[in-house]
Amino acid sequence: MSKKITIYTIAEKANVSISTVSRILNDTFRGKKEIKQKVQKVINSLDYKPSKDARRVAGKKIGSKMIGVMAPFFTHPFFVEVLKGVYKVIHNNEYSIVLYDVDSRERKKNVIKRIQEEDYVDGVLMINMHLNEYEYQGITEKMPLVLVASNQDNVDSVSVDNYKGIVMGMRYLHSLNHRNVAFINDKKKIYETRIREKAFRDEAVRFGIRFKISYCDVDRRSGYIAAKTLIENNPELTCLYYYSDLMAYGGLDYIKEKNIVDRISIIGFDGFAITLYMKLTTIIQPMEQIGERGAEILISKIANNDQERIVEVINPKLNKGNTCRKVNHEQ
Amino acid sequence: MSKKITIYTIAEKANVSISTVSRILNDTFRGKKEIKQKVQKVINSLDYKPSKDARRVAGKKIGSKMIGVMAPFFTHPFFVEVLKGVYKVIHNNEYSIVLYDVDSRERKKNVIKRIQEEDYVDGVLMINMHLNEYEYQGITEKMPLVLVASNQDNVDSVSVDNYKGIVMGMRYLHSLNHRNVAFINDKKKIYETRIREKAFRDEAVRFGIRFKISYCDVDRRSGYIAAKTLIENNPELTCLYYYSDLMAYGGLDYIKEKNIVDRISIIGFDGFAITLYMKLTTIIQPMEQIGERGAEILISKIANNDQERIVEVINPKLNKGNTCRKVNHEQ
DNA sequence: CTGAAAGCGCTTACAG
DNA sequence: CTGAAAGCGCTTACAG
Repeated sequence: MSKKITIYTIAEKANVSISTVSRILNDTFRGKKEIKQKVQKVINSLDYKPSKDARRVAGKKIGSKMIGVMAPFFTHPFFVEVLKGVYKVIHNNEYSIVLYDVDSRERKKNVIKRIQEEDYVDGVLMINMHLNEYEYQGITEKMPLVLVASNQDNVDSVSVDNYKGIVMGMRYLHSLNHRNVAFINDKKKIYETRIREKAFRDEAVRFGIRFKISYCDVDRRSGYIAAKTLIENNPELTCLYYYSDLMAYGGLDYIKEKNIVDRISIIGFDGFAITLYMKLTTIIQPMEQIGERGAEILISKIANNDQERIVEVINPKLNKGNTCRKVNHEQ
Repeated sequence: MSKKITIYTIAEKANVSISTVSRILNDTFRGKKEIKQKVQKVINSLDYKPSKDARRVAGKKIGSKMIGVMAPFFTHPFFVEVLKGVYKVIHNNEYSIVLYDVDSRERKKNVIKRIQEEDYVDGVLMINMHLNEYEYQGITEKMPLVLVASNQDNVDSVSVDNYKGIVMGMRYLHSLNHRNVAFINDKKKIYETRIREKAFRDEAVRFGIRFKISYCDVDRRSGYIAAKTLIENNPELTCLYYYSDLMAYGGLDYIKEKNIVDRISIIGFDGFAITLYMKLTTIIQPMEQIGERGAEILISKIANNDQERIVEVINPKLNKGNTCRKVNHEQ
């Protein structure tokens, strides 16, 4: 109903020119305090908010105070944890999150294109994803980008040391005298899959541990089946090392069901809240923490875009839990 | 480096006026096909995208293709499930999601203010939240709004029939001869708390079931403690009915630990994937489905904003699982 | 059908 | 210090 209120409305009511109003809005006004106060009063009384669209058209760079977060399968608990950390810092900085679920290469392409073209976000956080040179260029020529839970040459990132995580677990298993260990890896061979498997192999060889490696999906049922298959076919095994806690839950189900909890140790990787509650031995990735750091770095890059590259690698931690037991090698 | 390409660039290269280019862009051009094609070619070859800001300033209503999703504690599994459903339909419609975590009244106020003022989203989905008349007005005068997992007079909504859910569980318990049941409710008394408790009381009275009601936080440990306290102090109990599966997990932990799974039945409410996997008896709320329907309704309202009010109530389902047993009332 | 022109709500270099 | 004016990149009523 009532007429739209613009900079002209304010100027008129305050008896100044729109230039003056604009300067006050942009904090570039150098005149008398009284004028400023008078204008401010009108602005406040009318609850006037300058149009962002018009400001942008006029050439002002103004951010949207939104950051884009890209992740594959955001419903995965890992992502939820990371997002929790992101939120903590985002909120305090008055940013909002635009979520992009990227569950296929095609979607990834679309999302990146969209981010570039629509230009709604001030920066991008990519969780557990990688990008090629072309994609990297496309985004970073418009806004800062930080990789979370992955890393890549010349890109800002904060990640967890996956290799070290597996090593910590292997050392622990070695200290418990395990000599026959299976590693159940993620079937889809992403970056983490390779790193963790390499660490596992390296340490197994180093300690003279005999090992099996198998692959399955990252869920409870698959973990159960993997346990069943491995244990039925390899009676010498004393421990199952899972790529993820999500699989390890299934392993626990199996050994409880078969009543072999004393014979088979289980160790996971991730450290979800529920994992710790269940006392599963596992390698804790500080998921919330990497989310926080990623968001902090991104926001500082947005504020101040001539920074040098930042690469942060965060150490995992061993959660001893109670699912790994000492092995007795009697004759 | 290269000069910014605008509608003038296109007009010049194609040898037409900017009016013509604009008409072609807006699909309101009525001239010869050849001209249109020629202009299109230039547009494509230069990969020209008209500035949304300028279009808006010029008075065009163009959406951002983003919807806002407000929820308290988005990391809660319930929300994650709902969001999964929202995503399914959002993606197909090329929308993105702006996530607003609303963990306090103050944040809620800020978020609503922000949504109104910044005007970045085309519509809002509020998950498991309520709003007052003032808040409702503030949002709906600018964009459509749909409530998910809650409902309220005169607001579009899609929700689950909480009352009926509890009733289904009580009928099942009655059919198993339970006569002493405790209801462990959510400590913070939100809308669902009241509805579910009322249903529980009504049915208990109707079936002549003696009952206890206690309150705790919605997490595993609290559920465990509640079970312990109730069972230690009320040896006549044969069943614990939990407000949420998240608490019920703790109840299961307790009865397994005490080896009383044959004596104590447990039933939950929610029906998360893991719950079904664990074979917990529970009331399934179709969370993904309400997310989907909410998003569908919102999108159709955005496309066509003169629709009448839509209120959808979705039926819960009983998942029998294996944690409720028949009670024998021998002398 | 199509172009010149006015207008959208701002910003800021340019004069005074 | 401050206002008139030009300009940002579009849209669209108005003439022709």
